[in-house]
Amino acid sequence: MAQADHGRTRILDAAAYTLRHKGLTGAKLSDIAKRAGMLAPSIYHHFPSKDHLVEEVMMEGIYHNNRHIMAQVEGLGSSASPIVRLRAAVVAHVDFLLTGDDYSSAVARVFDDLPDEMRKRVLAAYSSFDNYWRDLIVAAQRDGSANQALDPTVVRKFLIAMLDSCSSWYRPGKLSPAQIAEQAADMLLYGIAVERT
Amino acid sequence: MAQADHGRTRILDAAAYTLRHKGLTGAKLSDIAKRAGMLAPSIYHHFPSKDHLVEEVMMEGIYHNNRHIMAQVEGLGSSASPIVRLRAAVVAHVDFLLTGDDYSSAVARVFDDLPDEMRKRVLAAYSSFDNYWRDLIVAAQRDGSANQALDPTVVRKFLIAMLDSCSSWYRPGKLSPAQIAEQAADMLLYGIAVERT
DNA sequence: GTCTATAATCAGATAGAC
DNA sequence: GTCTATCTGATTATAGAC
Repeated sequence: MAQADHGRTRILDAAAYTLRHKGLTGAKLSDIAKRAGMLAPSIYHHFPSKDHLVEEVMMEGIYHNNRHIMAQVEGLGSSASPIVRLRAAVVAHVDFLLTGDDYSSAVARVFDDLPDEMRKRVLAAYSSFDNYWRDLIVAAQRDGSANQALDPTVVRKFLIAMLDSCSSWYRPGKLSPAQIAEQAADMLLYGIAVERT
Repeated sequence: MAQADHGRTRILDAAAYTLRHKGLTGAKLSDIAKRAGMLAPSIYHHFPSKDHLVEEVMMEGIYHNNRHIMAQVEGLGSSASPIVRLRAAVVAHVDFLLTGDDYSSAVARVFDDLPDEMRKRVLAAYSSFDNYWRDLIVAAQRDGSANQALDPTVVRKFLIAMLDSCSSWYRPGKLSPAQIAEQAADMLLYGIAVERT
C-alpha cells in the first residue's frame, strides 16, 4: 500500500469501485479509466483485456475479505467457543463490506454475471472461503451450541447472501456499520422471534 | 392462463426465463425470441423496446409474488398470530421462488442492474410489497413475539436478500423446495444458535 | 506510459416484403 | 404477425505517434 497510486493498483482500485457501483456490463472501460485518471486504451498497457482486469479484482476481493475475517476470528484466541467464533465472522464480514472495501463489494455485485469460464475459476478460489464458513457452522453444531436440524450448506448459502446484500442497500444514517453488523449477528444467531413457539 | 401461448404472453414468459438465467445484459433479444419461437425483430410487433419488455416482466414478477404471499398469509384466517403470519410469508416466498416462477426470480436477478429510471418505477411498485413485510415484522414486535431490539427495516432488507438468493443456488437433490422453505423459516425465526449466550 | 486515431464486433432497433 | 436485410450506436480492442 506504500505505493497506492502506482499505475496498476490505481486501475485495479478504479475497477473495483466502478464494478461495485455499476455492475459488470455497466462498468465501461472508459469509466474505469476516467476514475484512474487516464483514457481507456491506456489500460491495455497494464492489462491484456477487461476480463483479465475484472478477474484480478475478483481474486483480490476474495482474498482481502477472507484474510480479514480469518484474522478477526483467529484473533479471538483458542479459548473462544465455536458460536463466539461464528458471531465474530458475521460481524467481521458485514463490517468489512460496509467500511468501504470496494473489492469485496464488487465480488458480491458482479459474481453472478461473470462469463462461465471465469466464474468457475473465481468460484474455485472462493471455495476455501466457503469451507471456512462451513467449518465454523459445523463446529458450533457439534458443540451443541447451534441447531443441528439445520443443513450446514443451506445455512451457509442463506447466511452469505444475507450478509453480502448489505453493501447494496446500506446508506450511512441512523445506524452505523458496526450497529448493522450487530443486528445481523443477533438476527442470525438468535432469530427474529423471542422464543420458540 | 387459458391462452398461454398467445404471442405477447409467450414472449413475456421467454423473457422472464432468459432474464432469470442470464441476467439483464446477458439476455439478448435474440435469446428471448428464440425461446419464444421467433426471431428478434418480431418482438417489436408486441413491445416497443427491450426496456419495455423487461419492465413488464419486473412488474409481473412483483405482483405475482406479492399476490401469492398475501394469499397464503391471509388464508391463515384472522386468528393467526403475527409470528405465525410472518413464518407463513417466509415459507410462501421461498416456495414460490423454488417452485418455478421465472418472473419473480428474474426480479431478484436483474433488479440491481436496471437503468436508473426504470429501477425507480419498479421500486415504487415494490414498495407496497415492502410495506407488507414491514407490517408483518412490526406486528410481531408489538405483539411481543419478535425481538424489539431489531430494526424493522434492517430485518426486512436482510430477510428479503436472504430469501431471494435461493433461486440462484438451489438445485433439486437432497432437499425439496418445501424443506428449504422450512429451513429458512427456522433460521430466520429462531436463529442458528440453540440458546442466547 | 499515455495519447489520438481507428478497427472490429455486437446488439438494439427500423424498413419494408410477404 | 413474422420474416430478411440493414442501420445505428456503443464498446472493446489495436496501431502507432509522442
